[in-house]
Amino acid sequence: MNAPAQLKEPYSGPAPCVSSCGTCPAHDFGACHGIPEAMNGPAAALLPVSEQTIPARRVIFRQRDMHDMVPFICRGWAASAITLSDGSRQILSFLLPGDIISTSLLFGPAAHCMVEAITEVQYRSFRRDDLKAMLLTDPDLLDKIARMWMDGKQRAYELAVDLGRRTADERIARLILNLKDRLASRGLAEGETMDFPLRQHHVADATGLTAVHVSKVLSEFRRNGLIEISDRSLTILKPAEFQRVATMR
Amino acid sequence: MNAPAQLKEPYSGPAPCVSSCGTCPAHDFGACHGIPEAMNGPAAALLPVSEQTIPARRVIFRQRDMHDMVPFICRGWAASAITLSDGSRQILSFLLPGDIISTSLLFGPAAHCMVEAITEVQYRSFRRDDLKAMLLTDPDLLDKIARMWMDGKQRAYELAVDLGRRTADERIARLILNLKDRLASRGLAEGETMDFPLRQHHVADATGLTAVHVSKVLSEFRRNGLIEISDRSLTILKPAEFQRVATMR
DNA sequence: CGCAGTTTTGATTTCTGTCAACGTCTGTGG
DNA sequence: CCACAGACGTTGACAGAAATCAAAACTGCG
Repeated sequence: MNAPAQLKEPYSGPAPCVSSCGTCPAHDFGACHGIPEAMNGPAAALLPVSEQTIPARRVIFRQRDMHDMVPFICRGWAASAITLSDGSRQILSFLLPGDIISTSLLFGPAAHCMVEAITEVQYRSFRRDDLKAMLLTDPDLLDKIARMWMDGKQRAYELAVDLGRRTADERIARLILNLKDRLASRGLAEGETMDFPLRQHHVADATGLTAVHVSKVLSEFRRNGLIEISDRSLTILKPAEFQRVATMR
Repeated sequence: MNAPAQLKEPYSGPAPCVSSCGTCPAHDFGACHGIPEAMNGPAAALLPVSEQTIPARRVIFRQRDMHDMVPFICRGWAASAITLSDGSRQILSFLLPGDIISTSLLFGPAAHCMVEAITEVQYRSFRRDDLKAMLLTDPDLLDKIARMWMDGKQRAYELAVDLGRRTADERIARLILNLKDRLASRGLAEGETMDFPLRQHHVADATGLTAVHVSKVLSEFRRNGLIEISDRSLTILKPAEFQRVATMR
């Protein structure tokens, strides 16, 4: 049967890359064939690639930076955000393994927003020109990219709806459920439990609230037995009821 | 000197199409050569096209509709919005002459959001397959579309920042200034004056506020002599000061 | 004229932010 | 091993922004 060997060694820290390579667009496109450690024999990357590792809390790039490279996250969590002149920030999306750091880099050098590592982040970058050339040879690829773009835009719109029309409770519950779905689709969630490396100020910046208020809402959720957070891991204890909180309107 | 003849006849209603065809992407792409009335001799549309006129306040399409056509607005204003189950709405963008109604229709049949005419709207639709075929023959077109997409996504992000991190005053002022910029870039604004067919509930739905509060903020703006609204037309009386309101943070 | 959709205004309530104090946790360095 | 600093989380009192409710005036239109 040759079942995959179970990892006995306890893995601490961010989710392993291998499990997400399968759903990473760079892999899917044929641009990347997995992390170097896994590259034995024919599984070599098709495109020149640079790989970097960034410690937690470090800025990966700034709002005004220009880039020739398109980076894909292999491991860890990051956040893309816009900072206003008074220092307040709006997180536009959390970047998980397999995500492109700023899809706008596929077409132009401007990232348009700041990206910050939440956990330690490992990412691989491809030259935009290489990807573009690839894109022109394979018309199928265009559809894949288009679908990715549409997903991203759809999520941006849903964010706007959440921020414009939902209460603090709903926003936070929806953020958690969104993350769970995205992790699950990458095989990075186990049932109702998921990695949750976010600090409350990340949740606040993503939901347009303050960290203090996030603390109060999360406490309320816990008091009602909806969720449990411990050791950078979150479990949804009452999925149906929690879903109701997120979908009140 | 041959100065442009001043329009003596008072134009009532939405802005004329001709002035916006020049900046319409359908025209730019070579898919469309202007409104039928203007089609004399060689200036024929390159692609089969259907043209429709919708009265004000009518829904153009619903959230779940599927379409084979990609519609471009020729005349009038529309709004794309998402409606929640309790009836509250978030307007995602106002669609002006030259805009694509739902860019997601370029790549798939799902519009993802509802579109409603604000004024009477005239629009022309092209078959998605035709546009896609065109796109594959002209690599230059791809860049144009990509740029359009990025603009749209950028605006979606800015909306999220506004909704998440700005006060009512800022949001409303920014909405007005955004509209003015977009109209000006299409030649549809005269100095500090612009068409303003929006009802206060449109402004409310776009800014995540209530119509009552919008009324109070607009009254405040007027009381301070920042703007003037009359007869569906808006003038910014103190541009610098108004800009400051919009950019407080 | 009458009616439905708007806009205005004021009184009141609800939600979320601000401020401040305090407790916990983690890593650092002596 | 302990002391310490800095980031993080919790809690309560209070303030401010915007929502809600309600009533009335206004607008455009058939």
